[in-house]
Amino acid sequence: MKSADTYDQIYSVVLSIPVGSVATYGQVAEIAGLPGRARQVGYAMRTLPPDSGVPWHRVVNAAGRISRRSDPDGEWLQRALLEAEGVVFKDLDRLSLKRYQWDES
DNA sequence: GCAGTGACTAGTA
DNA sequence: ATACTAGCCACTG
Repeated sequence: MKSADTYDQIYSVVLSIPVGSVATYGQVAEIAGLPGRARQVGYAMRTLPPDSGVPWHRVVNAAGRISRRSDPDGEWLQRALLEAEGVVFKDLDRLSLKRYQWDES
């Protein structure tokens, strides 16, 4: 295994999130083999090109909210994409849907 | 190589 | 409920 696959691992995990479900940065990091490195997951999303095909909008913070980014427009964009996937929001920010359980069985 | 920065999280006040 | 702090570690200058 090459260490350079770290980002690919993160992308792979995000790609495995089913439609209508969301996961937290910490959860994605843990599954990707990077426990405690939630920040790196966020950084990987940031460096992610728009045409990568990775559903980055399905990744939210531990509070179930959309994290602030350098570009404030990204917040509404993520919410719009999630709503397009069928995810419902409660108070303009809070996710009404439960996080994906990631049950491997 | 060091210092600053950050799409995070958990704890404390 | 919000605000601040500390820990975490990769990327940039």
